[in-house]
Amino acid sequence: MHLEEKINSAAYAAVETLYGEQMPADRLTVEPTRDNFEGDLTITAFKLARIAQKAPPIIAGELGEYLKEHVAEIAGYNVVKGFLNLTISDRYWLEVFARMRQAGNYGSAPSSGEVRMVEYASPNTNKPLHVGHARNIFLGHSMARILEANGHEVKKVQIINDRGVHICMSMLAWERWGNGETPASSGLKGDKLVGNYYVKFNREYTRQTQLVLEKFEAGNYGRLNEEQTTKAKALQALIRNDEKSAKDKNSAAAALKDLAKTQTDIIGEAQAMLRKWETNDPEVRRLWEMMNRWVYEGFDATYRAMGVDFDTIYYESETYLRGKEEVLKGLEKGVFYQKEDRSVWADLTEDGLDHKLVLRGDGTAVYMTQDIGTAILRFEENPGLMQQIYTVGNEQEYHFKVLFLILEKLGYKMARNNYHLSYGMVELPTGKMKSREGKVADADDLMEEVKEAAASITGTSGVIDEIPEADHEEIFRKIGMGALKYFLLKVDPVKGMMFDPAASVELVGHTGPFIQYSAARIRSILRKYEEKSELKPAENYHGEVNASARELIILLEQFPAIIRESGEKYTPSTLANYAFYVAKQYNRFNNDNHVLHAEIPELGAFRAGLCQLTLEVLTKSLYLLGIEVPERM
RNA sequence: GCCCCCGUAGUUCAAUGGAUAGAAUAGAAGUUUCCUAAACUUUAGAUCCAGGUUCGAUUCCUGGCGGGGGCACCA
Repeated sequence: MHLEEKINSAAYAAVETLYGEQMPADRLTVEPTRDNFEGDLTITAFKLARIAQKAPPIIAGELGEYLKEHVAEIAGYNVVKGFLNLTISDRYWLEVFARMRQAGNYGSAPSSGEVRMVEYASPNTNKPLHVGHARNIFLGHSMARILEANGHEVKKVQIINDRGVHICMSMLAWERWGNGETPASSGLKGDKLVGNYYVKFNREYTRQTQLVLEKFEAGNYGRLNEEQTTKAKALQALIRNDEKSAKDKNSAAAALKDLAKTQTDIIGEAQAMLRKWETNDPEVRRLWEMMNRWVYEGFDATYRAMGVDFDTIYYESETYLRGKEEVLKGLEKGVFYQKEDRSVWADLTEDGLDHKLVLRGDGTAVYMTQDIGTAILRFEENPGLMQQIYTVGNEQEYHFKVLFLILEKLGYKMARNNYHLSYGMVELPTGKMKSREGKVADADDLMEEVKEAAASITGTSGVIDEIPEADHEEIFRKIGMGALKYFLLKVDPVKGMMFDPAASVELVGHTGPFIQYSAARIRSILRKYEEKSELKPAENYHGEVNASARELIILLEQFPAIIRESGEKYTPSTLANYAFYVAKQYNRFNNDNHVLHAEIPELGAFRAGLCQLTLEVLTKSLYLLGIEVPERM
């Protein structure tokens, strides 16, 4: 039994004995004492004031006296206002320490027998990966590992958005301006090459849109039908009306621009290409397969560099038809309804949501259609799957709320457990990223930059000279990735974040490399300890535990709870911050507790044991964040 | 217009309703005859505003203000 529980039940008994009253089960809490107060554990007595009919400080004193007598581990106590601070005996902390060391796989929970799925990455195939994807990928990958540590069996998946008009944009541009360029001929990574054509397409698209807008301005509405023309004129009037707010004007301008876009030749050609794709036109399909293959090869290289992988990859081109089937089945069952124009809708007004289109009037799939198909396929393919976790940006919150509800209505009760691991946008100091304009922090470039930063800093330290040249590259990579991953994972996912490239390659302060460095130093100490010492780590020590060692032990004891919390809240950031506190506390301990020059051998052994345990916790924490620890750095 | 999320030191981030709101960085001042100074120590600096609930509110509720996002037969 944990000491907290033991103290808790003793406190209940105390209240009954002292005040003759039973109290509700959740009335008392035993928590770690704040740093700046003396003591290890704290009970708040304010809540007992009514029951005891006394002032909180008096209650705290009486409670403290009782607990000190009845709980052997309590060595003393002090009272500040209504707070009862308990000091726990060194012997107890040494027992805790021994227990942690003996636990196999310390921190992890036993198997839950549950299967969960985490989806992440899920890029479009027409643009290279940027820092926003990096946040997504690191989050999902880390979450998968954290759930595993919580005892679940985890399947890592991604869905690749490989069909639709946006793919045709790159294809069309390549056909028109590519001159047969290939990754081999140009030396470009496949995803970069395809991305270039997406940018080229959009450049032309923007140009043509501008021309259409100019025609609108001149009163020439071209192919617009009567309804559209009326709408366009109304928007133009609104934009010219000086009584309207700037915000209204901007949105009117955006609406007019959208209208103009539909009138460009180039988008018409892209849509024609999509129709050919849907009817399996061999030439279009060949081009599509070739360009997609280039992209996949490029993505795979990026994933390898990131150190992430997947158990299963789904392609929308293979699941969207399944989605259509499911929608039609749902229509038969009465889950959906059909409008006159044959479009199919879900009525979610009973659940406080809106009406939602699930199939177009012409029978083609929308985003929702595909997601329904994919989700159902996954439940079928994975018997026992009890949860699907989608790592997707927070702009999709409404979409997933609707998706989960629809799945439930279709009879997939497990969808109730589904979770949208939503995260805020990554912003650059220079402003928003726009992939259509090619203004992004490219993921491959970033990884290269952090590696170079790691190399230049590490190169100046003396340690690197003792390491064989051949291993340098690998060490720089680990450090660079540690910096980048930690930078993106330490922030609570729900928050939008500022990505400052200069800060992300920083190796000091609240960073991944700081933690890695602490671990590397422990390794170095332990190597030397094992050479020199006759005692095994932690052997035969029963003496005092000084303040910095005690605080370290208390922190390490929280590890299993932190893993649990991180999993329950779906936030690697909790774990990331914890790892930093551990490293920080270790460094304090390290500063005034010598291992190799200890006062007596047993004390050295104790400290070496504490080093070992700290290393274990740090290494595992970083592992759960997807970060590796170099042997030396 | 309706809906969702976020507002904490100069900046980037923390804080199950608890005590004197933590870090990092930038600023000031220190610590290497001793295990990796990518470290450690000291110092200065913040809860958007107004109400409410509570013994106690950064946290919960209401209303403002500021920032982001969503309300498509786009994905």
